[in-house]
Order: sequence, then structure tokens, then C-alpha cells
Amino acid sequence: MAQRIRMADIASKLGVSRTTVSRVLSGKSVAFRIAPETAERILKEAEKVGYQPSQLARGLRTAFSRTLGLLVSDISNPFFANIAWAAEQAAEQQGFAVIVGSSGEDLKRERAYVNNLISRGADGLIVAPAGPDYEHLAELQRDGYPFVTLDRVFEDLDCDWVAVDNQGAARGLCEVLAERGCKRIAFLGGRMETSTARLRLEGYRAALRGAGLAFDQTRVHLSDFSVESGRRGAEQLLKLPVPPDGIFCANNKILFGCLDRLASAPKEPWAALPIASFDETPFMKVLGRTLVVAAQPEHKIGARAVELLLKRILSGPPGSPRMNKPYTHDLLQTEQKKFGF
Amino acid sequence: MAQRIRMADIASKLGVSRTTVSRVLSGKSVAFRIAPETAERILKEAEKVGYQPSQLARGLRTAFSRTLGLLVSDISNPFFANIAWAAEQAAEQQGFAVIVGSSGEDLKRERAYVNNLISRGADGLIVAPAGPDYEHLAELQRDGYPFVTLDRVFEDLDCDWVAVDNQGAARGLCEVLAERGCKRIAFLGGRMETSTARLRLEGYRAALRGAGLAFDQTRVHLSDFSVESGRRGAEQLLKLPVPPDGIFCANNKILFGCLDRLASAPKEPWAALPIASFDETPFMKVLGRTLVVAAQPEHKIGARAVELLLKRILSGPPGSPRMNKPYTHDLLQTEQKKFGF
DNA sequence: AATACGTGCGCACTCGATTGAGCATTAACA
DNA sequence: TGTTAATGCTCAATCGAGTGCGCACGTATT
Repeated sequence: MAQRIRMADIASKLGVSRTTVSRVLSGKSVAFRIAPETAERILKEAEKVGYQPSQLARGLRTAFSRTLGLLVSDISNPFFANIAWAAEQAAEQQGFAVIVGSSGEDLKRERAYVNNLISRGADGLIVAPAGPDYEHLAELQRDGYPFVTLDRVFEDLDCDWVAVDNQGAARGLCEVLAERGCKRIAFLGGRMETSTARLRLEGYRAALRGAGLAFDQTRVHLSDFSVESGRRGAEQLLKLPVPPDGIFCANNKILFGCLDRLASAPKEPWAALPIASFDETPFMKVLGRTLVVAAQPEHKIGARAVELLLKRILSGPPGSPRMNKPYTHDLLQTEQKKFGF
Repeated sequence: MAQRIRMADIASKLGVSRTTVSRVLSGKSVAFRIAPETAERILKEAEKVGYQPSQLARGLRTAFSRTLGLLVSDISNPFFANIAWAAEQAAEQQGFAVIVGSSGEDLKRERAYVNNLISRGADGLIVAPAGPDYEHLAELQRDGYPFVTLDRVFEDLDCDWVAVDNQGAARGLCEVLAERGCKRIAFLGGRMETSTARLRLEGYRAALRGAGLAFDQTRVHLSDFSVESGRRGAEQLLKLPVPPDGIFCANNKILFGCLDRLASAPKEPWAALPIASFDETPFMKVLGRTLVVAAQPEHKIGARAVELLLKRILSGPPGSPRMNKPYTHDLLQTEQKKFGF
């Protein structure tokens, strides 16, 4: 163990009590009228021996561990990885650490993780819930336990959340395709248990309506947010008697699967098909395809989620007033980026 | 707080002592000859009220928190994100949670994080060290504190590590370019404080020697593992009187920066320049460039690191025998993948 | 009847920190 | 000189779990 020096060691070495050491080291020496010289001696010694308080002990005693839980579906997805990065940075600035978990879009795993994180003393949770059920979150809320949802939203659960304007962004993307002359825009969607997927579909339909285009079920593929889903979606499109003249991909993974499948398709008309997608990835710039994407502000999402969570955590003594404050719903905007237009 | 039920609650409700509850719930009812019916009653009740032991309390008492620390330079880099995903899955399977931290290649931050993670009771650390200093790690080792380094290695520090054969893979990549007829291969390298960057340069030089090609300093750009570094590297190449006829990029970020810069360069000869790079990313398949990459087995790296770490953590009582076992050096192979060849 | 042993479980201490209550000592005041 | 107050610090309980030691009871043995 590298965890050696305890308060008691400092106390006995200096001939004072642990109490005094504790008070000095937590900056309460004035409030408790510790003699400045005593305080100084303690600070010096703590510095000298490199004292690091045990967050475990502190957390146990104070019911406040300076730890946050971050629960996403898949930390290896760049979208969530970027969020995790931002969240970790923001948390670290306030002296909080982040424990990450990947639910794999599995509600059972999500519930297990929530319990696990709580038993580890997490002071609050940031969750991208798998859905469709959210009873476990509602229960947290009833207990006054702080959490923020991310990316996904439940209509019937009023809580802090951070998400982008999925419907508006999706609509905007499709409108770009429509303006470009696309009449038969296909939709490759994600996991419909998430608000994200549903709202993107809504946006797509709204854009069609706005442009006076027909909605055609055969051009719609709904599955999950995976590469495989994108491949299968493209597969379905390739079989259509009348090919689409534009494709909307609901996220980065679907986009990739779609592109991957199209790459081995006959050149015409697939090679030049304009595509719209959520999520920006670096290679889009050099992809040589006509592409319009809604870049999500992952950094802002992660940072904002931590901000909201910490506000609730730090607002007064656990359990009472923080429930009464109104919840913040943070609808961020995406940035539309065009490549090869 | 959602953390309500304690052992004491179960104990008093059932009219037994906390001791008995503790023993039953930790599976020692037989060893301590608890009556089967008593044990049964306790298990039933614990199940019924959804008892979750406080890992904080348990960790404090047992000096074993079932938590690992993962410290990388940048969790938003897909390479590390994939590792994090694998590590988290592997850890979770054994009931361990993972706290992640990003050092940003800053040694000071790295040291601070190491202390922080230890004070949070992490049972072991997985670190992609920023280098060049590793005294803080050597100290951990002297204390018998378990850790594994990842991706990067220190020649003078014998400890558990997991990395790929950077030199061999880099050599292999350059050989592919050489076989293709490239005579003037450029090298865009990364942070030379890391073994990773140094070994990749070594491999490049070895390949040049092997192919009888001259090493030309003007075609070498050494900076850090960033997009900006790749851009600047490409910038440097664009200014050369005699352009390179092949480029080696030391990682995914450098590759992207390089491609990005080249995209706005005159078509000839840059557009068709074959490129070699470490790290695979999905879009390579559909990039339409001549590209050969060393795909790193991130999944295996993360899983293996956790495996090594847990082996040491779980091997007997903290502090004694685990130091004596020989350290494992795990040199994994990359997979060479060609696109547009 | 006295000793011995097995069974089933509880007491009380511990981990390392925080915290309300309280106790000497000296100074200030009537 | 006695009372009060400010100063500077300590005592001991506490958070929730884990654990060495030992106690009471019943049965078997001599």
C-alpha cells in the first residue's frame, strides 16, 4: 500500500490530537481557533510527509465521496468518449473523480450499474439511459439522489438533463438534402427505445412534410445505433426497385456501416449519393463524399452535465433542499457541417 | 441518499447480531457454523430489501475497494477509448469498477492523479505514462502497490506491462511502402518522451536500412501525438523541394492532421501518395486512399492489462508475495491492414 | 456429578476520517 | 478575590462493515 500516513501519525508526531489535525487540514483552523503556529506546524508536517487523506474514510464519515458515476451505453463510441473526456475534466477541476460504466444499451446492466455506483458512494450520476424503462431513475429522484440524464430524455420524467435538439437538427439535415433536390431520402434509424432515435425520426418526417415529399416505409430502416444496423439498412436500400437519392444516418456508427456497405455496391447511383448524418468524425473532411452532418457539442454536453450535477450535489445538505429546486432542461444546438458540397 | 439499508437494519429486524449478518452475507455461514435456517432468513431479508453493502465501508475496513484506476493521456482518443471499454468490461466481470483519468501527457497531472486514485482506495492502477520520468511509478513498486503500464514502456523499470510490438509493426508498415516502390518515405512522429514514439521511429529507420534507403532528416517531423502535429508535419513536407513519395504517420491523430492538410494541397503528387499509419479507424475502408495501417488490438490490450493487474491484486494478502512474482511483459502483435492497394 | 466438547452466535475493537460537546488555562472585569 | 469569558485544544462517538476472541447452552463422556 502506498497509502501510509494517517492523520493520527501527524497528530502523534506533533503532540496534538487528531481533531486538531483534521480541523487544520480541512481549513477550519480559524473557525476553531487553532493557534496559527500550531496550524502552521501541522500544515508543514502534512506537506513534508505528503499526507493524502483517505477518501474512503472521509466518504464514509461525511457521506460525500467526491466521486461521480458516468453511465453510457458504450464508452468506445467517440460521441460518448468525448463526453467522458469533458466530464472528467470538469469533474477533476472540482476535485471529483469519475467512475465510468458501459451499459451496452442493456436495461438490466444499467440498473445493476446504478446500484453499484451508489454503493461505491458516488455523489451523483450522469446517465445516458437505455430505456424504455426509467423506474430506477424515478426512484433515485424520490430518494433525492442527484442525477442528470444525457443525450436521452424521458417525456414523463422531469429531471435535470442535457441533450441536443435532435428533432430540429434532423430536420435541418434532411432539409439540406431536400434543397439539393433529393426526393427519396432514406432513413437509417437507431434504437427506438431512446428519445434520441425517436426525435430524429420525427425531424426527418417533419422535413419531408415541409418539403412536400412522401414518407415511404420501404426507405426506412429502424434497428439500433450500431455499425451492423447501418450495414443492414444499406443492404435493404440496395434491394429497392427505386433507389433512394439521399440517405439519413441517425448516428456515427450507422453512418459507417452504411458507407461500408455502399462501398462494395455498384458505383451508380450509390457512389455519389448525398448523405446526412448525426455526429462528426475527423475523417469526414477527407472522405470525398457529399456529406452533411450535425456535429454534436460533446464537450459542452459533458461539461454541462457535470455542472448541473455538481450544482445539485453541492447545494446544501444532502436530502432536503436540492429536490425542491426546479430541474434544468438543457437543449443544446448542433452545428451543421457540410463536406463535399 | 439511496443508500439506506445497512447490515444493522437487517440484524435488528431479524433479532440477530450484525456479526452474524455480515458472516452470512459474505458467504462464511458454514465456516462460522451459522444455523442454516438463520442464514436462510438473513439471505431472504437481504434479498427482499435489496441490500447493497457500502463499498466505502468495506473498502475502509478491508483495504480492498474493488476499484481500479485507469490513467491515459486522453480518453477521447479512440485508441484509449477502446482500451477503456475493454478494461471496464473485464473489470466489471470481476466486480471491479474503473475510475478513469486523462493526464493530457502532463507528468504533473499524472502524478497528481496517481495520488488521487490511491487516496480513493484504488486497488491498482493501469497507466499509460506520459514520461519521461517514472519515479512515481518506481515508488509505487517499492511500496508493493500493483500497477500495469500500457502502451508505453520504460527500459529501466521492470514492471507488468502490455504493449504492441511498435518497432516491428512500424518496420512492417514502412516495408509495405518500400515494396510498393517508395524511395522517399517521410515520418511524422509523436511525443518522443514515450517509448511508443521512439520505437516507431526505430522501426522506420530499420525498414529504411533494410530497403537500402537513405534516412533524410528533412522528411522527419517529430512533435506529439496530435492532429496539429500531423498538420504541421504535412506542412513541412509540402515545402520540400523534392516531395516524399510515401508518408508514415505515427498514430491516428497525426494521420488525420496529415490528411487534412494534404486535402488542401495541389493534387499532384499528394493526392495519390500512399500512407502508412498506426491505428485503425472505421472510415479508412471508405476513404479511397492508398493506406496501410497497423491495427492495434485495443480490446486485447485493455483486457490483458486488467487481467495482469487483477492477478497481482488478488494474489494473496496485500504487501508481501505479490512483489516477488516475476513481472509480465506482454508484447502483442498488431494486424496489418491495407486499403486501396 | 464433573469435565469435555460441539454448536450457534454476540461483544467489542478496528479501518481513517469528521464533529458536537466539553475541559483546562489565562485574561478581563466587577 | 471571585465571576465570567475568551482561547486553544481534546474526548469520544460516529459512518458501515469485518473479525479475533469468547460465552452460553446442550449433549456426550468418564
